[in-house]
Amino acid sequence: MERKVSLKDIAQKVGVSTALVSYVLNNKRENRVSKELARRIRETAAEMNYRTNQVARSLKTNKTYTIGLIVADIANSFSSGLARIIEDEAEQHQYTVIYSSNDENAHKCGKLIDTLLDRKVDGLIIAPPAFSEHQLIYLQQQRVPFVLVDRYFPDLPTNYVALDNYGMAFKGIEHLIQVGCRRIGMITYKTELHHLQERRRGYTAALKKHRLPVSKKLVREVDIKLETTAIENAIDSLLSGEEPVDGLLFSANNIALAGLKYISTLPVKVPDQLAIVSFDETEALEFFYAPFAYIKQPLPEMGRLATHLLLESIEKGSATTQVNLEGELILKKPYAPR
Amino acid sequence: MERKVSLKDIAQKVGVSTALVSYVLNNKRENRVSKELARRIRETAAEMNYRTNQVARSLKTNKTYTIGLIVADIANSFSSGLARIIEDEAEQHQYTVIYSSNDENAHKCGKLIDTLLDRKVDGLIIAPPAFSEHQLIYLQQQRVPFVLVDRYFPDLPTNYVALDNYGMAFKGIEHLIQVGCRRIGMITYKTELHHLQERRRGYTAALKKHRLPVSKKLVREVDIKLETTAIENAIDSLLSGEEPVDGLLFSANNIALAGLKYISTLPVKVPDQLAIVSFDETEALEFFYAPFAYIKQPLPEMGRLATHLLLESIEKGSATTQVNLEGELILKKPYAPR
DNA sequence: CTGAAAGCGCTTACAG
DNA sequence: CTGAAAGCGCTTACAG
Repeated sequence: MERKVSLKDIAQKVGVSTALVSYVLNNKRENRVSKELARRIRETAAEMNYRTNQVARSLKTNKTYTIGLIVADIANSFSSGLARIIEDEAEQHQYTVIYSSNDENAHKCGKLIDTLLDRKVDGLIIAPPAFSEHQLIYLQQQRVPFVLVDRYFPDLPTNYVALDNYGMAFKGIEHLIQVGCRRIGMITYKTELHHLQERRRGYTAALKKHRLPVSKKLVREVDIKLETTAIENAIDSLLSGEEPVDGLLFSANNIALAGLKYISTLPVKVPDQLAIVSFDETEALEFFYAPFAYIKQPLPEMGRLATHLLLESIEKGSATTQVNLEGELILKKPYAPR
Repeated sequence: MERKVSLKDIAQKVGVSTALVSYVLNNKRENRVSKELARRIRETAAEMNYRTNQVARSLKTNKTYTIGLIVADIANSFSSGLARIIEDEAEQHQYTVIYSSNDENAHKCGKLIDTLLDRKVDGLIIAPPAFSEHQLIYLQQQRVPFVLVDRYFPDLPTNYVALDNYGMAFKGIEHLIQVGCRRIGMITYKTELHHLQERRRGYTAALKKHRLPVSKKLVREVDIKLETTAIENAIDSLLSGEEPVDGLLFSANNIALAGLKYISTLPVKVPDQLAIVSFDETEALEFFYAPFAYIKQPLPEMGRLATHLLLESIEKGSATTQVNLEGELILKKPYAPR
């Protein structure tokens, strides 16, 4: 690349010290210099196409105006939707964002955190994978500002912005009950992740409230590395036997995608024989043949709030804030051929 | 944040110069120092949890190991899919990536470029919007390494990795002809973007080759800001009149999504009365009720190649490379209810 | 061969 | 009030 012009170049041309140029261009100590001189400095800087070297500034000020974003997988629409909101919000405050994907792997997440800290990001927004508590504790010890999104650990007093997972699962199940389901199953990830536990807790609580059968057999857990066949098997077994389920809750968008794909090949009729509610929205479900319901997460609010909390924490070192947002239960009508 | 330990701290503890510590930790000039001393330095660094400050290193070395990625919209699955590949590829080479979305706006793209250059990224991967030629020319003048993806400007001798848009459109149309279409329309964006012009050129050439009607009326252009109603109107008018189309090419995933959504509400039968081929794949089409075809872009290859070319350009300042990759015509069977 | 100094491009506390 | 120096944390060319 071409050598860029520096403060020194401008200073020499105008015949002042680099310090003065810095003051003028940063609009600091304006009273130190005559309007005329300030004008000449600004003019020269513009003529020479001066742009401040943020790396040098960062080294001195110990501030990079960069935030690190760690999601599960940027290629997933949930993550990339969030990333877009955060980008826009950060940009408004002159922050730039570095992203990376942890693949639901705590070890990888730790390495990403190290890399981002080496690059001196001012703070982090993280959707933490299971078993990453110690990385977060480390961040707290180092007093690195960060806020969690989507997931959090109930025992860790960290900033977070997540869904009201318990409440939304409860609402989803009550919807199924209301449309007539009496035996409701759930397919979820086999994981310690608290937000998914909460969804399960909401599922169970709603069933209990309405005195419907609660049983371990009704809840099927699949590996978070998502094996399609595991989901298909889970559906098969829930739908077979003497008492097949007539309602089903999918606890995440990837499960819903694979599940609905499979269900659409089965003879079972949605929603008459099987009513469905799923967490997260995804374009993929746009064309599913039958009506079903999903719990829409308030992504814009989640992203914006997370960014705000982070910037506040960076700039003021504010207290811990924990937010569980309400989602929306959407009743999706099919785009059916006529 | 906590004050981090610096080379100086290690140097003091061990009783050597910071220079020596730097040499040892970077495995340079290994012969300058006894194995024993090197071991002690490394040990002390580990004990003190030393991590090198990349900002300081960057200022000195004029290298950030960061690449800037500018896409149309990171929330779009095409962009985020590409972003994921690039992330992985970059990570393997110790590079980190800053992303931003240009919203198909050349002015915004220019501002993003400035921001990224101020932060001294080592190079850029850009999916350029229409009318952004001058920003690219500026990059060339500044000798900033960059490679374009997805789009490019035929008159600008830049690195790029894109699809063989002409060839794939040609192939798509020949497919429609082969399944019996005789009057084939196209819905595309109203834009100067060369890659879309190429798709149109391929469409026309295939029709001509097979002596099928070519007419301006058969091609409908909608604004790239995507108004759903514009697409619906285009479809209405192509399907109405004395000679409705029996085949249709959608030139981008967003058009296909809106188009198929609308078509699924119409009485027209896909594929018997109307056969469809679309550019790009998107999960959204997973559940469309009827068979149709789409042109799958080789995202992994595109992302990997773009990253390789960029790193090569950064490290060796290599010659200009331009690649048009072949895609794949996929015949999609519906997941139909039985 | 090796140690100590210079310098990357900024910002700002401090001396005069 | 204002100018010139120190220093952020590194790397590496250079003097001895």
